[in-house]
Amino acid sequence: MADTPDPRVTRSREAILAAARELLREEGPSAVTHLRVAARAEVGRATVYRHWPRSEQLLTDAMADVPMPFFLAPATPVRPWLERHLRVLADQLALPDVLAVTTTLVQGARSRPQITTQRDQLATTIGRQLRAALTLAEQAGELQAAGDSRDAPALMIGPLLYRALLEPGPVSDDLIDRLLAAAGTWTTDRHA
Amino acid sequence: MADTPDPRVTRSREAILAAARELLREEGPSAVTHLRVAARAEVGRATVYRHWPRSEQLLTDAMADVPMPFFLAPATPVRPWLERHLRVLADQLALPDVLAVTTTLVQGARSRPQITTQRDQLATTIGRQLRAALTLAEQAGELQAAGDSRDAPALMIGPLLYRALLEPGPVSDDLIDRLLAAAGTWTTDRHA
DNA sequence: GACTTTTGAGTCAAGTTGTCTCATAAGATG
DNA sequence: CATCTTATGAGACAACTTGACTCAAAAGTC
Repeated sequence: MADTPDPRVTRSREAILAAARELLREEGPSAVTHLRVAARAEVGRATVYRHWPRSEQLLTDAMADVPMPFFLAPATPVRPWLERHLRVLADQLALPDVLAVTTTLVQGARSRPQITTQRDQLATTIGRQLRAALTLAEQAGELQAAGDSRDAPALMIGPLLYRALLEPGPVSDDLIDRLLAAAGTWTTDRHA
Repeated sequence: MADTPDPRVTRSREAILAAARELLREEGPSAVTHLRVAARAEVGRATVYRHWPRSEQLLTDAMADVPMPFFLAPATPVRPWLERHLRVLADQLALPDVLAVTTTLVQGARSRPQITTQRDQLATTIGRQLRAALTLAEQAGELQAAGDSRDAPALMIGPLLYRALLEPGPVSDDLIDRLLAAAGTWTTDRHA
């Protein structure tokens, strides 16, 4: 039944989602309307309505299509692992699509419950993985953590958010070093 | 001439700006339309058009009406001064109006040049004052700065932004202490 | 080749946007 | 207090958007 999905449907859906993502990236969430998406996707307006009766859901699905950065399970030694992943996070936050989704999450969370949930999930996921990494580092004797671990995500990822949202510019390796330092004192060599 | 402005004009303008701010706070920038602002302000629709022919300008003016946080000129000893001001910044970022303007700046900067300018000005102002404070602290022998001072705003304010935008919650005094620590090593007493 | 489903074009009512006009009322001026 | 000036609100208006429909034709399935 749903074994082989109708290629017409997948084609339409993908064209629509791609168009929605483009519009989100270029002009923000308010540009993602049935009319504009249909025009951009070169698809009948009714087709957009058929698949997404409410445009809010279309926006949500378009956002879900952008792979948001997150941490995988940590590995020892933790320091180089973390360094690498913070670099990836910094670079991904600079990508137009990721940036558009991030700002939409931040903005939309203020009025749309569904987006609030999405934002909280993102923050929770990133925070949990980061804390897991720090815990592992402590257990491995690599790190002597400073202060409350619940503040670690804010301290280490906040600066990257600042660079991405408020003060656009590259994130130097030196800055990433300082993010690591904010977690506590590392007993491993600086460049292990 | 323009000596005594017509009280009718000021009354209308203020009612309109207040309504625009409310809508921005409650439903985001896309809710700030002539129709909705007029209804909220209990003012004729034509009146809104008369004062703000383009709704973009209305949004900008409504945002400009919200006092955004920034640092005043620093004073010695710098450590307690900075501690106090970071606390104020953290608290202000939690205010609904300030939060709404912040997210709008961050979001709107992606597509509207005028808002990009506003965002850059905010970042520049905050960054300059913060760096001035750190320079003063160094000159006074209070601080041994760690790394590039251009990264200081991201390191110290980024975490507050993270708490305000992605992971809502209170900012503890302990977290503020760690923000200070991110600037470098303070030679003054912890609680001077 | 006959079938089912998706599609795009189009219609429609309701609502929004931006512009204009005009009587009225509020404020300035003497 | 009477008169002049200007901002206002109500409403008219065309152009456009939104969301919901219908239906013939095209695309895909069997």
